[in-house]
Amino acid sequence: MGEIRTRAAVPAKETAPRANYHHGDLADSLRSASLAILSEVGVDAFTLREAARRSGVNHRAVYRHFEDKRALLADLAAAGYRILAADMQRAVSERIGKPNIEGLLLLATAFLMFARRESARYQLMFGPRLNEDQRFPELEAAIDEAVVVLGREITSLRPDASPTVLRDAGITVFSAIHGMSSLVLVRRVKLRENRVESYVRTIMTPVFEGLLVTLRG
Amino acid sequence: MGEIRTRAAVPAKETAPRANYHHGDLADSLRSASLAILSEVGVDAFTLREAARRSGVNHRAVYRHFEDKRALLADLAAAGYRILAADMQRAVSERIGKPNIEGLLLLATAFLMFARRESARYQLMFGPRLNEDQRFPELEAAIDEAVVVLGREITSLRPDASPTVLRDAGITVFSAIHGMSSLVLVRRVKLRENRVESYVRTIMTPVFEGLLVTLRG
DNA sequence: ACCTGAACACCGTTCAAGT
DNA sequence: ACCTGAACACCGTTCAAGT
Repeated sequence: MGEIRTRAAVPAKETAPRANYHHGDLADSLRSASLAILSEVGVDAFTLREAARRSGVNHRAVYRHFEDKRALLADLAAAGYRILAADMQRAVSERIGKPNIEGLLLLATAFLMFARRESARYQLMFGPRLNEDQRFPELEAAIDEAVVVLGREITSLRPDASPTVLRDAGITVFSAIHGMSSLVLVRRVKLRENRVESYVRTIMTPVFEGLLVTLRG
Repeated sequence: MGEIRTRAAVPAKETAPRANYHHGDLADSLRSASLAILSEVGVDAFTLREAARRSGVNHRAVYRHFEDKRALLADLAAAGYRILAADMQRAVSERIGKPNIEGLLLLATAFLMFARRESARYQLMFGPRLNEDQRFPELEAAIDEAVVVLGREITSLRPDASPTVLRDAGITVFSAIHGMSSLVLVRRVKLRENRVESYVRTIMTPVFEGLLVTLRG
């Protein structure tokens, strides 16, 4: 795969059986190639043609699996939200029996760790408005998965609060966590791997404490 | 300006004096054309050539004023930070004599209003890492202008707090405000113009109250 | 000093095949 | 069904002029 074929005159038939077909899951190969490209050069410099090249197929083959470039990116973003939701879910399930701020801190830590680990995807998920024209319902659904995990955690703090209050609290938390992660990604804040947990605690505790007062006050 | 010139054979000389030069400030014309394009089609679809076209010059003329495409975008982003700093400064100066949460609420409101009004620029400012490789010190300086305004407001809440504590508080506030604005821009939260102020109050009050406790506790 | 023209090496996407 | 080839209308950027 990925051989460079010269333009020089070449017999019409090759001796070895040609591997024209990408035997295997081309869609998935394109996905992982795309993620690699994204983390190497960023969203702006990402190209469909390079993803195809790395998967060893003609660039037109991409269109057999994805409607267009945005569809491919939306697919990656949607998968990202699903991973994020799972990460957050796993994190909060470690605090069973302590329905307090610790759950939100675990969730926020999982969020920031995801943003760092999958920074290429994160850029996609929270950057350009991929779904502006409401294509990609699958993306919308994946976002909701993540929002639900957050919502449950907040509800656990004050199960009898009104939907409006809980919704606003969700926005407060989501804003703070996403903002924090975003600043780290843009490198306005430098942060070593082993300091993530204490960083999240320092930055987010005031937010969560304040929220608790608002919710219970 | 902006005439379409056909490729048809044409006398070497035209009768009217040719307006080859963009008499006026081409750099500035490019800036405003670029902003218009950005708000029409977004960062991803922005092209230098279109900016040149709208300014009535050959696309090569751009390079006389900006080193390359990123330099033009960085210039717009830097100007954005300066406007943002001024907006926030104007907002907080309205609360003279009340060194409390109200100042931060005014600042946050100014921030969100800027994000809505200058959404094209905002995307640039907080989106792709224009300054990753530390080109554009001018951009860095403009960012600092904005950060300083925020820092002063936080310091006023607790002037004798340690630099570390104040810095962390700054990150908390910046995270929350930027996250909130970002969610509104991506339209995860719909918000009517006349509801901005009360929205900011609802979403940010828990954060600022919590911070006050942390700072003063 | 300021701008143009032609050229290069790319893009995403469409149309019309090939196996 | 799945992939290729050639073509189209674009890009950003470079080089070498033009006035």
